[in-house]
Amino acid sequence: MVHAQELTKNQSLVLDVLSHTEGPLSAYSLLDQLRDKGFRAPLQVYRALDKLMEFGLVHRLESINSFVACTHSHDHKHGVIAFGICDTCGRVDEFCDAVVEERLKGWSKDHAFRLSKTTIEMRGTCANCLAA
Amino acid sequence: MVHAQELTKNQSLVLDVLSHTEGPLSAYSLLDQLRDKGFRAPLQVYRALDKLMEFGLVHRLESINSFVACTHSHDHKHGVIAFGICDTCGRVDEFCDAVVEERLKGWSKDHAFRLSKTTIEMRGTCANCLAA
DNA sequence: ATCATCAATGTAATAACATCACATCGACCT
DNA sequence: AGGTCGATGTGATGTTATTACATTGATGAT
Ligand SMILES: [Zn+2]
Ligand SMILES: [Zn+2]
Ligand SMILES: [Zn+2]
Ligand SMILES: [Zn+2]
Repeated sequence: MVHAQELTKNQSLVLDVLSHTEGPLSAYSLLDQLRDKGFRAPLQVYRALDKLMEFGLVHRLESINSFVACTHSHDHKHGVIAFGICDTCGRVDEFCDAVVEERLKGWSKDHAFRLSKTTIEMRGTCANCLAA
Repeated sequence: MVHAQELTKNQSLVLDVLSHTEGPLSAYSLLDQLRDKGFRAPLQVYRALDKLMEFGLVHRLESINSFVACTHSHDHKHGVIAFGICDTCGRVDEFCDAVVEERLKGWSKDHAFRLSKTTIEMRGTCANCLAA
């Protein structure tokens, strides 16, 4: 497993902003928030994000072109992850479902499809926003 | 249900290109292919795509910013759709899985999350490309 | 017939997201 | 010292999507 000490300066800075933010951020939002730390170009953010995703510390939300810090403890490896994304407040809930994973892997097996990455994103309105 | 006759000129042109193409196309690829039909601007493509998606005739693949014609017969309404996308040849397989749908709806119910749209995309390598 | 309305369209400009190309730096090893 | 490799800095460029505003054409009401 990867520990915080092994992260480079830029990776730490990006993860720090993501971890202290409620909800997802775009790469350019991250860039803006890191300008006073010396960030000048999008590539600095994208490179850090690539590594953080490789380490499993950050996830990309494909349907909103944004990134979130992983909310799982990292003592274990990620399986297939699903996200519930509130379109009103931006809240993101991350969860795993073994049955879903099994069904999708089953389809892959049946179709001789070598699966490399699975994206599951549910857009909608969270309980808090519904109550308000 | 929507029939072909109800589509406008631009919608028909976009759907026609998508239907006669193996695999997904980006909005700008569509634009390029439709320039000789009078298309000049991205918005013409995006507007047509929005309507076609509303009608359920076209799907957006979030993880590759592209669009495919629906491969289902349209006598029935779409449930949750999953896609298998080959990163080598671009082939896209569309399918529904009632168990997956039930699990994701179950999570939504448990968390009082009002679900509006679900994205499931599996990236990998298809059987043909594995054989080659 | 004339006018209001509304969906679809045309067009230019701009915003938002992502990558390429190339130079530099620093740690590590020989 | 010299070589290698991963990380970084920087500018330019490429790709995807939306905003703003003008125009057209069909429909229905006055
Ligand atoms: Zn996670
Ligand atoms: Zn919310
Ligand atoms: Zn479909
Ligand atoms: Zn393939």
